[in-house]
Amino acid sequence: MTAATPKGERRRQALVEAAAGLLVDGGFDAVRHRAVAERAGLPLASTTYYFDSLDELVTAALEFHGRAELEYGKARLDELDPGECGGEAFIDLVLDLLLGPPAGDRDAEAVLLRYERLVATGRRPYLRPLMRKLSGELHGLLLDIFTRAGQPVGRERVEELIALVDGAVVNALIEISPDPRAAARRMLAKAMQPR
Amino acid sequence: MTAATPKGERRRQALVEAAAGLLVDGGFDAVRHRAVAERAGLPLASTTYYFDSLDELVTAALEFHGRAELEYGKARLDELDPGECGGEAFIDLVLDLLLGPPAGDRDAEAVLLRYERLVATGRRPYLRPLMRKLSGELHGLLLDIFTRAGQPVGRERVEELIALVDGAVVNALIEISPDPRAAARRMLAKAMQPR
DNA sequence: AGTAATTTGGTACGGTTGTGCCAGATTACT
DNA sequence: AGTAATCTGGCACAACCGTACCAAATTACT
Repeated sequence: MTAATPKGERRRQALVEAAAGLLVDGGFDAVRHRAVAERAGLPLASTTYYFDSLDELVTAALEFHGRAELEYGKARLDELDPGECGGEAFIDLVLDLLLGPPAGDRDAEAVLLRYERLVATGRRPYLRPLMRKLSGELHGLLLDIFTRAGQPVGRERVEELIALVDGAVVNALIEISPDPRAAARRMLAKAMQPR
Repeated sequence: MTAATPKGERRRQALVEAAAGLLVDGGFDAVRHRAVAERAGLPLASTTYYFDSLDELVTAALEFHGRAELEYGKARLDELDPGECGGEAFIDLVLDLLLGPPAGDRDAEAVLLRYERLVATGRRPYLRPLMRKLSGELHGLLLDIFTRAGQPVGRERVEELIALVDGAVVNALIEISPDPRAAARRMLAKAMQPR
């Protein structure tokens, strides 16, 4: 259901943000009615009042988070130095867009979460339209970045690089001390060096 | 706990196989005490008698399934025609090893499961040693296959191709009608064609 | 044959889950 | 001001879950 009063709208938004936070911290399984309510400082019933089902709440949370990430990506794009084209910094930028900003010693978990979301989409068909939309915008962003870096590439090449990064990440997850970002960086650097 | 009597050993094995079946059909979340017991035609308590915890049962199921898959891979390797080296059939073979044998109209779900397993390992550190072992054997198998096909490659190249396939799969999962195997085949064919 | 170890299976407990219910408080509208 | 719509929040329910318990049955061993 959608809120009809200003205060109601604020409450609804608080729930969405709380749900998004839980999504980032603990994955889809962490987004529960009670957990969301507690995190937002609201009663349990408010979650079922503003959202007809848990799926609806999860969708709203994913959209909120996805939008925020795209905003971050666009900001990074705007401050891109056109001189930079193939150096370490450029690779790190692409990684930031695909894996999110580095999260220090929690980085492996943060990256893991992104791929849990991706894979979980397979079991939650209702998320696919949203995921496709977000993913499409991300692809476009990457195209822009390569172009602005004076290294224009085609759509196919972008998809190939994304696949390389994603594959490197999921394969790194089974290491004893996983460092998916480092694994992805190695792959990406190797694929982008001129031959 | 480990069984000490022949009949007990048979029962324990039945539980493992039931759990593996559930794992394949519905992912980790489907492996529950009650579901396993019902599928094996055994009482609930038998699951807690032979396995100290659910994690132990999941581990046994994963190992059982992983071994079966490696057996399948080795069999495919043995019947490989040394003449075949870069054709469609060869690509399909590599895909079969990485994604399992094609499962018809249930293929997308079967493939999805493989990646749920991979990602779920991130949240279940106790599975990492086993996953590493299975993954290592699979890498070795692929090395053998490329060698036998008269197209020897290095370990790094194998890792790159695997990453490409894995990345193509996870990105295909968000399509409206996902066909991850086809997406992976496209990527693989492009990467393996001589330049 | 008889004792000990193992296995069986029904049952119960405490916890968490999504969701429905509803009397009362708050807000919007005429 | 007064009626209607909206919102609030405490509570309960039924369905799961992992796991513990334990008397009875079965099997292994001397």
